[in-house]
Amino acid sequence: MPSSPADESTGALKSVREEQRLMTWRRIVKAARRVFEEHGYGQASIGDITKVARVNRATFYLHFANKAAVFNEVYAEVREQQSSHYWAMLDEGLTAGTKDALRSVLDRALAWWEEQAALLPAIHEAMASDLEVASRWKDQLDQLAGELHGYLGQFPEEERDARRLRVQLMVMQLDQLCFRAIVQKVFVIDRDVLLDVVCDLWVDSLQFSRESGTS
Amino acid sequence: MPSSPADESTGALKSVREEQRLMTWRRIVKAARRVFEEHGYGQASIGDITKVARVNRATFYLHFANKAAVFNEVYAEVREQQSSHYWAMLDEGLTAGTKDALRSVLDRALAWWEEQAALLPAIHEAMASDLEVASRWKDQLDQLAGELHGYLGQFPEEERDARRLRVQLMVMQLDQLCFRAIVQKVFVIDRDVLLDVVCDLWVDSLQFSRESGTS
Amino acid sequence: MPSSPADESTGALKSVREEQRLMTWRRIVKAARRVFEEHGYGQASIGDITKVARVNRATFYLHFANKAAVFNEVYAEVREQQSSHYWAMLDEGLTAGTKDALRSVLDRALAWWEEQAALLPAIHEAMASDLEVASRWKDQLDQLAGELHGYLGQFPEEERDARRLRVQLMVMQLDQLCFRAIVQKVFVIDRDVLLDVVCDLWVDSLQFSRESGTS
Amino acid sequence: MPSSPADESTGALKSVREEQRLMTWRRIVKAARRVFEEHGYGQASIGDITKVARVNRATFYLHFANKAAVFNEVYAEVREQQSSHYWAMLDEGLTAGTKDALRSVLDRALAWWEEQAALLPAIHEAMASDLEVASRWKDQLDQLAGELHGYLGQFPEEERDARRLRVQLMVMQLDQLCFRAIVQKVFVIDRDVLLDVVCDLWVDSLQFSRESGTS
DNA sequence: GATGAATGAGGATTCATTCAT
DNA sequence: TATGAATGAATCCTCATTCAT
Repeated sequence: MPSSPADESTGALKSVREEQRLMTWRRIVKAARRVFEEHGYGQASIGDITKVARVNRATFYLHFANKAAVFNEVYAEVREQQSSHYWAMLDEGLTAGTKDALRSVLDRALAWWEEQAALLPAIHEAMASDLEVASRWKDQLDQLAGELHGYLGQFPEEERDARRLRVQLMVMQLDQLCFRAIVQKVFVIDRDVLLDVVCDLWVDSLQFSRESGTS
Repeated sequence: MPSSPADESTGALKSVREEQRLMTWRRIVKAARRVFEEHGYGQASIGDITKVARVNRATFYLHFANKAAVFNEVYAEVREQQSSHYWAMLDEGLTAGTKDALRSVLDRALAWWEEQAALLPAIHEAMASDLEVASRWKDQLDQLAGELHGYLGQFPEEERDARRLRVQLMVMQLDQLCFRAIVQKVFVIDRDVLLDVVCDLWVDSLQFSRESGTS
Repeated sequence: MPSSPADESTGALKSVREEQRLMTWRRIVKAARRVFEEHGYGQASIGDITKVARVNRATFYLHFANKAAVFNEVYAEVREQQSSHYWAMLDEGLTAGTKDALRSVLDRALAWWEEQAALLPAIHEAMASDLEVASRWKDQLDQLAGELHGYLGQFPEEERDARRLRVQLMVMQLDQLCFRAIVQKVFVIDRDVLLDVVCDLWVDSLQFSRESGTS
Repeated sequence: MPSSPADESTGALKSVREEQRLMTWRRIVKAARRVFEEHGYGQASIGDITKVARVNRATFYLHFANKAAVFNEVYAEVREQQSSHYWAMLDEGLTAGTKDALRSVLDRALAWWEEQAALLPAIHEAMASDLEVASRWKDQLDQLAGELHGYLGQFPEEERDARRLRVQLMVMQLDQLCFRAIVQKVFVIDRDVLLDVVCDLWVDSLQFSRESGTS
């Protein structure tokens, strides 16, 4: 039965066996990522993955139940990284209330899309066809919103829910824009222009630092 | 070679032949739609489509080159309908400048997502994995923006590009929100609340009827 | 029912209909030849032929029963031409009894393989897989042998059968050699060398002009 | 990737696995041979082969890339056998220089065509349509010629090339004759007559044991 | 006589998955 | 634990052939 390697359980070192297991597990996940980047989600086959991982087909099933399972792992790593590296300072940026602070946060965020460009088609594809994946994406959005203590604190209790929702909507919008503009390039727009426009829009939409505003 | 049935050619009546052809063509497109609704894009097979259409597999290839080709047709119909039925009054709504007018337009728009709910996963899936489809989606967004004469006329020449872009971004955002909330239901939110929030957000973002502003 | 256009029957002119029929018949045969040249025999499809002939698929069946039937027509034309243009002087050449005369006949024969190179793979393929075609090839060989009056007359009655057979074997050999050397080019040999070797071999094998011999 | 089972590798006994693999490999080749015998090359389908081999269709692809690949194997076995069993004594026969010796060699050769009759149409078909196969046939012809040390040694250095070529031409001729006469039977001729005629022809053509000659 | 449309049958591949080893 | 071998089920696509027009 496939099991995530996160059964550190006792803490002691089961050493050899356990370690070997973890190694092949990682090989597979790493290979899977490469395959998803190259073929997207639907077109990626388990055969592709095991071929890249230089692992036997049957070995795959020892670690994962199916394609969706590996994808979860790959996607989890991406989300983890996105949260910790790129959105970490969102609250600060929003709280600061200056356009510059915001722009710097958004600039950082853009970098993420640029880096992950290769994998994003697979993610969006999976998010469209697999509710499980879409759910997990929503979870991340909720988690993100849950960390906006500084920003939300500025607003009266009763407004906070709406504010939180707005931020989520803006992030969602940014995600789409980046996907179409940076990854797929069907939305043709210069990076700086994109940043400007989005920045201005966030300022108007989130009305942060009410007094300073846009004007 | 598969050809769209729009070869009215002479205008006269090749009647019988032409009509029969058109009939099976429609059967296939209709069946394809049902299959895409049920299985999504990637999981839909041509066999499924011909089975539902009660047509021979080879007949399919007489009318369409492949799955992508039928999907284009299905998607074209959807866009056509979306443009003409739902977004037709967007310019008026934005130009009117009142929150009520906007809300009524958005309400109408929401109806579209509700009606097309079944097909949307397939569309989003295709949009994620097929650049061709993504391009056509962008075209529609451009066309939409190209009809905002009333609204854009309110702004000085030099601001219009940015304004147009903003509208597009808001539509894109709405599209995502509806997909996650209405279609996939991973974004749990009451229809009225959704409408309220989006409406307010558009008011702030599009700053229409500059004097009335946010109130 | 498909019928060869050779029903000249009454001799009078059935004019229009008959002529149209002949025209499409020729279109098809011509197209078929091109297709056989390009794809060989087995890989050629009726669809290919009608596409090249710019004729409807069903029309094909009005003229020919199947692929084999058109091929026969094409092959018949080729044999006709081969007999009349290239082997016509074989008897003279053999009768003359000089190496030069022989060489000139063989040189002419070689030209045939060079000209028909494109079609030959299809012919050899058909000859290997279709007994009917192989039979017709043998018929031609017999006809060829049947015209060697001058050459065979040199030999006493009782030797003639064996002599005739020998000529057929040498022609068969030449056919193979040319196919492998000129058409397929797997038998690498210079044209002149080929001619020399074959010529010498015929001289020894056919022992023509018994007195002059090999020298 | 399909690989010939000739990976003896370590030499030790991977026994079980290796043996099983070899077994199914043989089943397939054997079945393929039967199918090629029955349907020829072009008409043989992989489905036919796997049905006869009582093996899953996918299993076939585990061992061979496509129809051409199995055919190569079948053909290789045939050539192997032809070389070792039937042509092995050609040099001796030619060197001996007596008609009897030659006849005995040719008699043996004939046996090969008689035994392989069933498979030969497929081989000739493949040789006509597949340059790869034709090449391999030529290789065999070259190998054959390369072993005529005794016979060629009789001739002065400068004549040897031409002599070698002559032998190849005669073998080629024999191959054709046997195919048409023994396999296809479109060339109707009694076995003994055939042998006599060919034998005499070889004597004249190869002029072995120069002094004794034909007379 | 010629055609457009439709069909049934079959062929090549590929995949996810499961054993015995 | 990892693997080689095998499988059943699909999928796409093409072809020869036949009608109604």
